[in-house]
Amino acid sequence: MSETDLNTLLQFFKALANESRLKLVGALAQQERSVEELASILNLKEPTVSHHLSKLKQLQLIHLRAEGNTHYYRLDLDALQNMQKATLTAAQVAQPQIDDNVWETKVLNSFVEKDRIKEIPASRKKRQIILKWLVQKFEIDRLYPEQELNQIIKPIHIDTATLRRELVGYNMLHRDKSIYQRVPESEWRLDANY
Amino acid sequence: MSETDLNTLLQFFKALANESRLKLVGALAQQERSVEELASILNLKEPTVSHHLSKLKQLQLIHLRAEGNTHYYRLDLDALQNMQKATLTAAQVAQPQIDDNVWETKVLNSFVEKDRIKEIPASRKKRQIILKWLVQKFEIDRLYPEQELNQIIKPIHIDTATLRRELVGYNMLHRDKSIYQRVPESEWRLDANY
DNA sequence: CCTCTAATTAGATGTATATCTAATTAGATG
DNA sequence: CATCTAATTAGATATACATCTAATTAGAGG
Repeated sequence: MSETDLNTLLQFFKALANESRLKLVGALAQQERSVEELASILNLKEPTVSHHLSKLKQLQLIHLRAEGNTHYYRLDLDALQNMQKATLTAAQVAQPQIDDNVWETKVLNSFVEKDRIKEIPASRKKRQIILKWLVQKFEIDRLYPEQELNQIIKPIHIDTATLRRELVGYNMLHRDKSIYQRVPESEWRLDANY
Repeated sequence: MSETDLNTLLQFFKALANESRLKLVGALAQQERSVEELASILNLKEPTVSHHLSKLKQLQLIHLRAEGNTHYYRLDLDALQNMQKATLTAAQVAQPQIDDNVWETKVLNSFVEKDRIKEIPASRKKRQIILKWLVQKFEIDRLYPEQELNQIIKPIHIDTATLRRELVGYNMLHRDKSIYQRVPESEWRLDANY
């Protein structure tokens, strides 16, 4: 979801997130009406109605037809429906450009220092981030006997057994007998519950 | 649109009419996330995120899964889509129970006094309301020669010619030669531009 | 049972905005 | 052109609410 989309969407929701404006839309869905008429229907003063109408007009949800100095407003049903469709797809398909690195960096900074794991996080999500960092120490197309694996991990954290087990559990490392190999990220099983 | 519908709808729009909550929905559309994680993504403090999440949760747009004392939230996409569909039909089909009489009564009170028209309104909409009131003075299934018509109108307003012409113009009265007859409301042409 | 961590709740503060009255603009009419 | 009417704009006020810090709750682990 691009910045402008998010903003358009936000403006749309803000426009309708008000009881008076919602009622105005309802009233105008039936037929065009004058400001005076709307004011008496909603039991508001005309300047208040005018204020709300101008907000709806900015988003082109309603349109104005002047007859003398009477201003008749009408709903633009198409615009409303388009907005609603946009809403759906925007929330469903696209997302704000979330920088997952923000979070991952934060976690790494708090659990890793000078290439050493200070402590293995208790929470699964944080542990995965640490493991993801750790597995990068291995080359993809190479086979590692368990002893070599341990030698690489030990200077990073003392508990090689736990880290080894976790890496295999999430399928970040594949084990065949006592030989290990790094698995491409697309094949990891991050929801594993081993 | 019933009172409760309007309120549900209003709550829905209010829930999404906020930049932070809109971003939260976007972030949760991808995957479940913890409060801590969301706070770092949106660059907000955790209590703030918690506050927003609770609003979204009230409307069942998101759900909570606790794992230890970490709370993972996820989006309920179905609920979101249902809400959006509801939105559409509510605005399109139904309307707040608008009492058009509020407006008509107001107009009648200002232009009619003691069964007399004080002044013929300049605005088309108001004139129609007065004419609608006036035409009720005639019976539907009866024929009125022009002279009798004039006799009925004259005590109500001096300008019988204008009123007669307007009534015919909007097809509230039908004229055949000099004989007039009241037309049922369903056949009026209120948008006439004669 | 004490401590640590993640989350929530309470309370305070500042900003956004809904509404009103008063003043102004702009057609229409005599 | 003076006046009337409908609408808008300006300015004031009060309420709603987004966010923060501090305090509290609740689970996990030593």
